[in-house]
Amino acid sequence: MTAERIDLAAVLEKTALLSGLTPGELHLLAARTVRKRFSTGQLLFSEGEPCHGLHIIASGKVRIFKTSLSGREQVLAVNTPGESVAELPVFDGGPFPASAVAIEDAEIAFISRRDFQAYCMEHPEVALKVLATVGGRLRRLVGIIEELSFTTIRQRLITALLRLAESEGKQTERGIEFQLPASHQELANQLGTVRELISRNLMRLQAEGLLDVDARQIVVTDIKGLRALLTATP
Amino acid sequence: MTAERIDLAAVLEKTALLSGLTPGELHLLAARTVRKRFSTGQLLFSEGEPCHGLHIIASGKVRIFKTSLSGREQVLAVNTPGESVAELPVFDGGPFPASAVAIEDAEIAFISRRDFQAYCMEHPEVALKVLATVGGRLRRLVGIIEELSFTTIRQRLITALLRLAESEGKQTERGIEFQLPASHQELANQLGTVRELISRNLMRLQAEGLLDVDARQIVVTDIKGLRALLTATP
DNA sequence: CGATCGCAGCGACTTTGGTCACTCGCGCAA
DNA sequence: TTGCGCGAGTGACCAAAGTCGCTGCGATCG
Repeated sequence: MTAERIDLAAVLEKTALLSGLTPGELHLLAARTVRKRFSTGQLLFSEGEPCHGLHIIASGKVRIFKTSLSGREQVLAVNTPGESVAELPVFDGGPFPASAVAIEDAEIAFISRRDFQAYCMEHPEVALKVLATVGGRLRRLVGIIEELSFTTIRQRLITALLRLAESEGKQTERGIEFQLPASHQELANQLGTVRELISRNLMRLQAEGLLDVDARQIVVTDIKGLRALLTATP
Repeated sequence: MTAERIDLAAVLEKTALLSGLTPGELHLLAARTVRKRFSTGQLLFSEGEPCHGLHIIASGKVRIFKTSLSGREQVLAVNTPGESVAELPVFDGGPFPASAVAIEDAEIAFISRRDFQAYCMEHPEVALKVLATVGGRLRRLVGIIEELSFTTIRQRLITALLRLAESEGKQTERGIEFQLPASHQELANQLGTVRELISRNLMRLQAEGLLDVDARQIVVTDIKGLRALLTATP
């Protein structure tokens, strides 16, 4: 039990939201924290449910998404350890605006609304940190809106590929190599489209000689050409 | 000069962000406030600029929007007196994520970042109010994302018409009458599309006998049928 | 009074996105 | 080994969105 508490304090310490607090303060907060476990595929909460507290990811990954009546999905964010989820309904008192699901087995530190609000009243600097965090979230949402309303799926895919090439790619003699981090279906959800279009557009890029596709293995052979497609308006 | 200060305090009092403060506190804040005037069409700020403070609308209307390279526009919000603009870059220190323009002559109360942040540190409850406000903004953005990725322009137009019918419509013997609040171009921007599609879809709805269009004058003759189109998936 | 300008209507066309329906290949368990 | 399920590739087809180019109307300004 004690071990668990200490562990939690370690997690809390690493969250951007709470960085800069003294160990004493962290323990105070950790004492009010409940640990929850979710296995892959399990829902943390669903859109429309009332929100009872703040979730902080200790381990695993969580996808935040909206679902349409027809079953289509739009991913709003994928959050990783140290990040918090659903900061805002904690404060405005409304229901969750989207659903959350664990896409890897996840441990979540949960702090009730009351406790966290009270804590913010006592520690205004935490409230400001929360504001900064929410700010980042808002920027990402605006980015999604920008993508959805100004770009084609082809461009979104290229952007995603470039991002992956930068973060995970390895330079080899054939070009920059990396693996797609998820199935085409998952990638499609994140780009707000369907599996087939991912397939087709990858094929098209391959036909244009910009990259080689072998199942999930991607080799970018002409990264400049790829970048050029983003600025031009073809 | 004094008159101006008092006037500002009155404005501040009405903003959701600051409601519940004592008159003394309001005057303190008003003393640190700069008043700015913008005429119709004038930019308050542009996307990417650094943010120096909080804008509170005293009068007029302000449109927040993103622009694409090709000149398309996507409206993120239209704000009216008593609302604040760009709360979040004030706190996360980043640049404005979007541009703002006055769509009616507007008076803006401006509070510098430093002053407002300091004020929030002293008055944590204001920080919580800001969080609640930002929460509302975030919800609206999620709503826009939902619209953009799940609905057709036709459905978005119908939603917009129903909203207008409810808020501004007058029941007459012909049906519910109201005027479009802006040009087709402006409406198109808000729905994330182009003028022609507004035109076409209005025509189509008229052909289907759900409403009558005469330039900007709209008469909804079959509001039930209109609503039905939203739930069905044609 | 005509010239000009901004807004709107509208038809023809292209592009993009999405659906359907299939096939293939791989891995795994019965 | 066989059968099954799942992810992936793909072609045919369709609907929605967007583009282009023109017409026409009404207000405003020389």
